[in-house]
Amino acid sequence: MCHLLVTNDKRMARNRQTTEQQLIAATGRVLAQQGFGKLGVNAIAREARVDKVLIYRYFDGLSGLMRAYAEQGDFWPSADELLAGVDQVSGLQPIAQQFTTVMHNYVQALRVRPLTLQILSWEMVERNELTAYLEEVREQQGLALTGALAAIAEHRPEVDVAALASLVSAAINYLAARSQHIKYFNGVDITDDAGWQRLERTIAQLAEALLLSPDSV
Amino acid sequence: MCHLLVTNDKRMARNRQTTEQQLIAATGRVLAQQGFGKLGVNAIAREARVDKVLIYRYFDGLSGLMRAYAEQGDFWPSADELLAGVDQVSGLQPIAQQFTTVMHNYVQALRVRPLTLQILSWEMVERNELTAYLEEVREQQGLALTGALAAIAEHRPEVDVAALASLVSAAINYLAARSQHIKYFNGVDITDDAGWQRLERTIAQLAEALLLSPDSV
DNA sequence: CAATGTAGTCACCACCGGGTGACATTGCAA
DNA sequence: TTGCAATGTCACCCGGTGGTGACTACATTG
Repeated sequence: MCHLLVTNDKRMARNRQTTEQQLIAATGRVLAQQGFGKLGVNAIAREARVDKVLIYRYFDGLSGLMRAYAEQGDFWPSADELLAGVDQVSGLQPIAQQFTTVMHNYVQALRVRPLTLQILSWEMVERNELTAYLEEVREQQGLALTGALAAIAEHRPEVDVAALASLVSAAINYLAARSQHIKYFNGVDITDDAGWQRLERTIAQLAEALLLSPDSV
Repeated sequence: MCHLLVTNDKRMARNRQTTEQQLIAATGRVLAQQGFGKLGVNAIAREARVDKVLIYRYFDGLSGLMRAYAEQGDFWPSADELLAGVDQVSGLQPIAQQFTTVMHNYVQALRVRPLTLQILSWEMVERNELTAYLEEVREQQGLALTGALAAIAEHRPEVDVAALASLVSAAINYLAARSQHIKYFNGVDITDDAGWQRLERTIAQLAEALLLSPDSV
C-alpha cells in the first residue's frame, strides 16, 4: 500500500470560482440523473469530485448551493419565449388565438426542460430553495400574463380569465410532470407529440368558445 | 435500575390479526402526519408500538404493507360518488351538465381525502405500491366515465372528449394536491371554497361551450 | 525565499435507515 | 401437562447521511 507522493496529474489548478462552478454544475447533474430524493451534499460532492466540506465553506450548506443553482439556471421560460408568435400590437389577432399560442409555447417550453419538470414534481411534496424560486417566478409571470389577457377580454365579463388560465396551466403542469413516469392519462398518451396535439387542440377549442368576442365569429 | 418482572399491564393479547391491523392503521397515521418521505419501517413500527421485524414477517416488507394498506383504504371516490346527481337514464339532462356535475363531485371527493392528496402528490415523484394502486383505479374509472361521455357526445364529433376530460381532471388533481402547500395559484385561492367556485364555474362554462349540442341552446 | 492566508483533503462523529439472527414468551393442540 | 409452533422482543450489523475539526498543499505577496 505505498501511496507515495505520486503527483496526480488530474489535479485542477486551485481556484475557488472554478470549484464553485463545478459544484453548481454537479447539482444539476445529480438532479437530472437521480432526482430530488438523492440530492444531498454527499452525492453532489461525489459528482463534482470535490470534498463536501467546500459546500459548507462556499455556499454555507445545501440550501445556499441550491439557491445559487436556481439563480443561474434557465428553468422558466422567459416572457419572450411564451409570447413568441403573439401579435402584441393588439387588435389584429383574436384574443383566443393569443391565449392558445401562449399555452402552446408553454407546453413546448416545459417539455424541453426536464429539470424544470423534476422541480415541478418535487414542489408537490416539499418546499425548499429551488421550488420556492420556481414558484415565485411562475406566480409573478402568470399574474402578468393573466392581467394582460383579462384587459383584452373585457368584452366577455362573464368569463373568469384568471380561473381559465389557472385551469389550463395547472393541467399542463400536471400532465407534463407526470409524463416523466407514466405514459397514459385517461387514455391520452402524454409522452407523445400526438397526444399533446390532442390536448392543445382542445385548449384551442375552449379558448375560442370562451374568449372570442361574440361579434367576431 | 431494578427492572424486575413488573408485569406490564398494557401488553396486548398476542394476536396476529390485531397486530396486522395496528400496522396498517399506523401506516395511515404516519402518512397523514409525516408524509411520504418519512414513511418507513422504523417510523411505522414506532407508531404502531410494535417491532419492525413483524412488518417483514407478516407483510414481507414495506411494499407488502403498503399494498395491504392500499387495498383496505377508501382512497378513490367510487363511481357512485362521482355520479351523484347525474341523471343516468340519459336524455333528460344535457351532457354538459353531466360533465360539470361529475367534475364537481370529483373536486369534493378529492378535497375531503387528505391522504389521497398525499398519494397524488407523491406519485409525481416516485412509483410504489400505493401510487401504483391509485393510478390503476383512476385510469380504469377515468376510461369508463370518458367512454360513457363520449358515447353521449356523438353529436359533437369535433370535440375530443377524452382530451377534455384529461385536461380538466389533470387540473383538478394538480390544484387540489398543491393546495396542501400553497395558497394562491395564478391569483386564485385554492385553499378556499370561493376559489374553487371560480374554478368550477369556469369548468361549467367550458363544458357548456364545447359539449352542448348545437340545437339544444 | 519566507510567511501567510486560502484551497483542498482526510478522518471522524452522531444519527438514522433497512434488514436479520437469536432469544424469550405465549397460546394451543396433543 | 407437555411440547411446539406462532408471536413478539432485543441486540445487532451495515451503509448512508449531514456535519465538523484538524490537517496538508499551494499561490501569492512582501
